[in-house]
Amino acid sequence: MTSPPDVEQDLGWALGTVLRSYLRLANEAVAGVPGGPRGYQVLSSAASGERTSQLAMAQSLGVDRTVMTYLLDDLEKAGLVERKPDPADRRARRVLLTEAGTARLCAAERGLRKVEEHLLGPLDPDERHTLRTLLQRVALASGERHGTACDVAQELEGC
Amino acid sequence: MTSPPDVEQDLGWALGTVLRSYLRLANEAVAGVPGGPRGYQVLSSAASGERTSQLAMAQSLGVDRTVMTYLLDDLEKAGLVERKPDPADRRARRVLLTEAGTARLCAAERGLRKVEEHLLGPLDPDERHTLRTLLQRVALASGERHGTACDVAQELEGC
DNA sequence: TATTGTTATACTCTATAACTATA
DNA sequence: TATAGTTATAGAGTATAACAATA
Repeated sequence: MTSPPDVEQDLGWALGTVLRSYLRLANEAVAGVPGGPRGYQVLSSAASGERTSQLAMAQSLGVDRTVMTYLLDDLEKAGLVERKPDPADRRARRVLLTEAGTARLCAAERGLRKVEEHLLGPLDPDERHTLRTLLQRVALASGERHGTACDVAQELEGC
Repeated sequence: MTSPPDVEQDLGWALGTVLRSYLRLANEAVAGVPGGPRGYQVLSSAASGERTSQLAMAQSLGVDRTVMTYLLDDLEKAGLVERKPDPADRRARRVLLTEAGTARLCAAERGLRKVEEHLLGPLDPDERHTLRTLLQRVALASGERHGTACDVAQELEGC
């Protein structure tokens, strides 16, 4: 006799539940960063110094390019980022962190580290590291396979 | 020299990225279930036969009780669920799956299993099981700590 | 008085399309 | 012709409040 497939066995349920809890805490932790957790991600992405065009950042963060405009408007108004023309392509703009932006990013990172550790509280240190690593691997791989959804759709038609 | 804290090191980024990929595929896999992946979760939750009041289901699924009304309206219109008065508490309603609802749930589950395996493709079988288990443990624990957000907020003020 | 469920309203978030300036 | 970015509009999704029925 097989146990009834509970919702809690569902990967989508687990992902959604954990992300909801994370966002509830993260919103407090990054208070002061316009755009909340996503504004933080923009800062973090810009801090790398590579792929800092608005479009590249939008794609890596999974948001529409129009949303990126709004996010950057607010971050720029708050003095956390600057938009400078790219000398190599004058259509594009390079997003640079200001000094205040760097400081705010560091503060947000400290807060988020605590949130993450609190969220992963039920796991021991080894398990936390394992979860982080596995999740990151899946995330990185799924980002590289944006175009293969059709293949899966075909595969699914047989269900 | 420490490596710059990339966005991809962020747990929130990984969770969001994986969930986005999951939803993109899951929407196709559960086509035909009103409400998409969340309609499926309602069916799955109702199938357990326990905690099938609308409020209890809404809470376990992390949606507002008003949203549950809309979801059930559509599922009932499609003939997948029935709302029966709870004899023990005539304010509440028990959500029951119809025969068609059970069949649709099974079909959706088969599709979602394939989606999950495709998503976890970059991991070997042991790692897939580990990720599922760890994520589920975190999800179950975070659901039990809904009330402790304030404690964390206080803890975070020192950041 | 508190709780379950419904409805109506408003708000936020996101997606679409049209526009500019460059390439 | 195609691309980066902006703007305006509309749409989906969500939250808020008020209500009826019951505890």
